[in-house]
Order: sequence, then structure tokens, then C-alpha cells
Amino acid sequence: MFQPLDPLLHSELRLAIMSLLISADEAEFPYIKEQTGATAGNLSVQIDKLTTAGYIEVEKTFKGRRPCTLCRLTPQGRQAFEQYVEALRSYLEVK
Amino acid sequence: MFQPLDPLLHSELRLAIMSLLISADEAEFPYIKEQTGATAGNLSVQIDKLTTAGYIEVEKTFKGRRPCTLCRLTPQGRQAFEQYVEALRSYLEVK
DNA sequence: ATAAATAAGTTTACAATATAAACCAAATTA
DNA sequence: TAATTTGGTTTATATTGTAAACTTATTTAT
Repeated sequence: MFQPLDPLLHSELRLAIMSLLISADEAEFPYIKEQTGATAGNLSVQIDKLTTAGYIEVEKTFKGRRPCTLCRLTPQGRQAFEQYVEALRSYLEVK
Repeated sequence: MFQPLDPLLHSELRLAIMSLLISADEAEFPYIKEQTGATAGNLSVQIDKLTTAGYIEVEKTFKGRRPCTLCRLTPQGRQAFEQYVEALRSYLEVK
């Protein structure tokens, strides 16, 4: 009947992060922060969770002299997102 | 950019309850329990929250001698659900 | 008749989660 | 060189979700 919803994706902020990365493929921490309106702390924690799950990967580079945290989706992340959307359908579609 | 997701609806079990009531218009506690696979306790709590929010209303009747808890959607509930689905789009649609 | 089992929930205690405040380090600006 | 800004991380707290324990009434079995 109802397909289970991946708890890692069923979170407003994490879903927003994933959504950004689905279209952008690559995004910097401050950009994600701005687009989602999240606090840096919250964002940092949620990025960690997505990273631990293998849904995104984080590359710490530099932009000139300033540190630059780059996030991008992994193939698993993309698949998990697609599955999540598919699962959501079972809740949203009128039977 | 991203529309906020009503925290009351952004919960797997509560969303499932609402989803059932959208199509069924009226459902008994045990039926919802069976369809969602939730424990009675959890279901009771979540039904309470939806009731407090005015999203559903609960009528306690009898079926023969046994108590019978009937749930149905309120107009506000229906509207909230529709708005939630609309908000979700901002996360799911590829930009 | 009465004991055991089932039905229909509710209460409550605990676990998991989310979030912002506090903190840290480096770089820039005054 | 002191203050401010940038770019985060850690951590303490508040919120939320969940199942176990409990309650009350009803069948069913003995």
C-alpha cells in the first residue's frame, strides 16, 4: 500500500539539499546555505548525514585563499532520491 | 525557492493517514491501523495531532456493542494536504 | 459463572532527530 | 594590531516519533 519513505530524505532541509544537487550537480556550502535559508550549523550537520549515507560527496578545496566546500551528488544519492520520489507517489496519488 | 513543508503533514504516518482519508473520506481506526501498519499507540497519537490541528475529525460511535472510532477529513485538512503536495513540487521538480 | 483471550484504544517513557547557539580558525579590513 | 568577516564544526537543547505498558469493555472457553 504505502511504500516506506527513506528517513534520510524525508527531512525538509536534506531534501532541499538533494534537490539543489540534482539540478546543479555541484554546489558550494554558502550557496546551499543561501538557497535553503538554513543556518550554517544545521546545514553542516545535515550535509554530514548525507555524506555518511553516501548520498553526496564533499570536496574541500580552496577558492583563492579561502576554503571552499563543494558538494555533489553520488550515483547512490541520485538513485535514492528517485526512489524517494517514487515512494511518495503512493501517498499522493488519489487511488 | 523552496516552499516550507507543513511539519504536521511531513511525517510518514500522518501523511499516510491523510492519504487514506483523501480517497476514503471516512475510515475506522482498525482499518487505518491495518493499512498503515502502525501500532495502535502510535496511530492514536498521530490521529490526536491531526485532530488538534483541525485536519481531521473523529467521531466515536458504536458498531453493535463495540466502540468504533471514525475518522474523516475536514475541509481544512483537505486544503492543507493540497498545499503540502504543491509545496513538495518545489523540491521534486527538476528546475 | 468465571477465567482467559481479544478488541479498541490511550498514556507515558524513551529514543531519535532537528536546530540553533556557541565555538574555532583563518583571512580580510580598519 | 585589533576588530570584523568568512566558512564552517561541535554540542547542548528542544522537538518529535514510537513502541511498550496500561485501561476498559467484550467475547469465548471451561
